[in-house]
Amino acid sequence: MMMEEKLVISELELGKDLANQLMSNLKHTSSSADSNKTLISEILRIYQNAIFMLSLNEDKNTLKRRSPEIDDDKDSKIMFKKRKTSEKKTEKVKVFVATGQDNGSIEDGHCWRKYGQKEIHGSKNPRAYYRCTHRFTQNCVAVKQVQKSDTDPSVYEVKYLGNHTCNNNMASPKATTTTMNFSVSMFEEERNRVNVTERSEEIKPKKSEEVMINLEDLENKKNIFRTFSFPNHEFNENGQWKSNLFLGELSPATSGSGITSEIVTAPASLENSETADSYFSSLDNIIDQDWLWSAL
DNA sequence: TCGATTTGACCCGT
DNA sequence: ACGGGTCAAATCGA
Repeated sequence: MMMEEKLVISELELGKDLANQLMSNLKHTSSSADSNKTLISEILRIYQNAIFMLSLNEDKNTLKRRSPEIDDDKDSKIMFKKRKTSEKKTEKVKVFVATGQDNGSIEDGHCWRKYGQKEIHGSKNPRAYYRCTHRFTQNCVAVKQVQKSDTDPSVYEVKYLGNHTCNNNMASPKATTTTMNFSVSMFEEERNRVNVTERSEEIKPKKSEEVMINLEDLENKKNIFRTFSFPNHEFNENGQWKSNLFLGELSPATSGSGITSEIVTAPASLENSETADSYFSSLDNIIDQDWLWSAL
């Protein structure tokens, strides 16, 4: 294992410990909000570091692109047109898992159009390929891949590649509910599958909702993002949440550039999201600190 | 009728 | 040669 990978694992382990500590705090309502915010900030910093290390590592392995289209018709069959090889900017892959619908069309606030499906060697279930509906109208390069988990049919693994550059996000749901379900996964898909399975037993899928806080530095091409998971918690009037669970999963967000805060529903119906929104905008304030970006 | 999905072939990296 | 990603004609369905 490379040194960088060890460092990243070390950072992530630390983040996990802090998340557990935060969960413990949340179980005891006596702990102060400031203490919780400090923990959140620390967790963010740790993940920031880990992602930064990985992005450095990624830069070493520059992605190879497909070569530009060449017009040679020498051996192409007449019945098929030449394949267009568009330049694609594929950024770091984001992976998260979702539960619920059988068709795998996980609602994430964007319009997707399926353009392919493939049987994957070694997998029982095929992988479906989706691109943003606004790919041609707005040159949006966002792409996602959805594959049903082999181990748990109720779990879908979703990979996001590229970022949405379109302006056609579906309207944020009217929220009100307080049940939130959020997952993060960057490098531990297997573990996440387990976590989601466990969570799906504890939380009614119909009420699940994903809240994503996403930070990305596109200019630096680091595609850095932050996400949090606050499953099964409730927000009170002060914008603090009352939580009984914190599963400590990660889930990459689906879109956006720069700093974004986004609510995406998996099968959910919400009313009254103001408290949640205000909470997360306060989180943005925490996140949007100079120290956070100083490492970049 | 037209947009979305399906599906087999093509392209490319390993 | 093989596997994964994408294309695009055919098909579906609202």
